[in-house]
Amino acid sequence: MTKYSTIYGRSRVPLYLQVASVMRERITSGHWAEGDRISTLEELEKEFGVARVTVRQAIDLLRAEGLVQAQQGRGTFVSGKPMDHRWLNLATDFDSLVDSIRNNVLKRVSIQRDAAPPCLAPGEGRLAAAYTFLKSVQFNSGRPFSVVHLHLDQQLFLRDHKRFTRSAALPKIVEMEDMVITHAYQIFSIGVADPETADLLEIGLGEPTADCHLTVIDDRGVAIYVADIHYLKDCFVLRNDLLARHAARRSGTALTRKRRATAGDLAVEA
Amino acid sequence: MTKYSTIYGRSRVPLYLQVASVMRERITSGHWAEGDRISTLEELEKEFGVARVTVRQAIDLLRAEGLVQAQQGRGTFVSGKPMDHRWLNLATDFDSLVDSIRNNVLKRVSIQRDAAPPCLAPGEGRLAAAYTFLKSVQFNSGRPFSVVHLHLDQQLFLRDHKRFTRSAALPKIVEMEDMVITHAYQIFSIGVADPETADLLEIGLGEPTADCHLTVIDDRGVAIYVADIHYLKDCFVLRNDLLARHAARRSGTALTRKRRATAGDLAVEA
DNA sequence: CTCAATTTGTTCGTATGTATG
DNA sequence: ACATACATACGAACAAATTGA
Repeated sequence: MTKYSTIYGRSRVPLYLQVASVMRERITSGHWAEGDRISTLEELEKEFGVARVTVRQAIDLLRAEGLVQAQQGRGTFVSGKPMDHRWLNLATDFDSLVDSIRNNVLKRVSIQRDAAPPCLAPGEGRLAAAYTFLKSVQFNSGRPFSVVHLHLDQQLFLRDHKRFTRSAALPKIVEMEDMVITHAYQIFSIGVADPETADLLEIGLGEPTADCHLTVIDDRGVAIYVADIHYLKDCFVLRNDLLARHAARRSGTALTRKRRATAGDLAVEA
Repeated sequence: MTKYSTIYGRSRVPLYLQVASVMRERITSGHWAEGDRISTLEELEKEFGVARVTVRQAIDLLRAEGLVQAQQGRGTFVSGKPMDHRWLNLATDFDSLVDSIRNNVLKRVSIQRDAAPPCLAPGEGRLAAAYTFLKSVQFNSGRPFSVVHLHLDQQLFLRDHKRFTRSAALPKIVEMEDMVITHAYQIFSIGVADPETADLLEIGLGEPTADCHLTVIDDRGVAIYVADIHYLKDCFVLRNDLLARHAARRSGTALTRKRRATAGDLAVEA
């Protein structure tokens, strides 16, 4: 009897890819350090419960990626870490969010006025009269790392459509003297790339992405900015100071806070 | 010429699985609502650039999952959403974190005293004299959803090893009258399941997981609790109020705050 | 009721990829 | 490296059910 049934039960992804993923992770995480000799083929066969050739296929992949080098008679050695792509520190407060995207390099993919309204979760304010839908790709050192689907209050968009067409929307909104932002929420989850997103991010269809649903609400309770952002799965980390409120009390770091409302009076609880 | 070269460039995952992923997402997200007739085979072939049989394989998968029903001559219809597994609201502050795991159902997998110390990122305090390493699986309605690798200050562990063996550690720590927690950090990223984690979570090798690195530091600056948690990729969301500091100022929701330090004086900046 | 159009279901042949021993 | 078995993917043709004219 073959081992198909026992192994293919959970994931239909080719075995040698699964094995390669795990080995790659071990190198990335430092479990196998650079210069180390990794387990022998025999050990790996046993650990993963696969045939020798399958392990070799996995190793061939890693070799092509420059992560390991195999030498006949000696063993297989780690020849380099994959460079850590997690350069992006996802923001967890409004100020650093605006700051981080201020100088983003982006390419507008499409702009559509009078678009279908965005989906709002309960407690995310009410819809504006009309929305402009902007789609863009963000780049870092020439590589795409996120796709943004943005529903922008059309009234806002029309006030400076050139600027909104050219660069990131949020900093521009903050700059507007008369804008008062009362709430800003972020919902984070793991999703999969649809054909267009996969194409823009240059990844495979259905590969996981980090999806961020971002809503900004003004003093009328209107969702003026609703963005769905798809990040490459390994370009970021999200840091969270679980005692931030205490820290805030301590330091009170002022940034771009001047023009934002101090009021939270319109708060609505679900 | 076949389309192998053009399509297999980016992801070596079988095509029909990629297609199925995207279609599943469209149903989950409501892009295709329950009862709707989805695109015809012909349309799907064109959109994805694959052969008819490949689309059919994807549809067969979704049919086995109960998401669609196909009728000869009529079309293929959405017969149900996959129930939303995202029941878990990952905490972004200490109080709700402790609260959320207080009644966790867990199974200890292994406990090891005098274990190798954990890896600390800079700014995460200094190491304790010794650590106990606890491995556990968390369950929700009979299904595993996360694996926890916990390094616990051994001094702490020995004060009530039975309790720490039996249930979640963090609530117990908070309950200790003399413990003073000055910092708690969370670092969030997307990783892949190693063989053991895959086995415990009942997923495929190398499938993506949401990885959370959690560090709790006491008033001596010692990292007394260092956990690496692997969550199923689709069991959670992470909500973030980007203007939380304002909100905190407004409402000042007190919870289990009494016993924690008000001091943040030992703060170290990177 | 029949006809044609639409749409899913089935089959064949061929080529390549995956996995075992 | 080889022989074997099974999985994936293509293209194309044909069968069967549904719908509406």
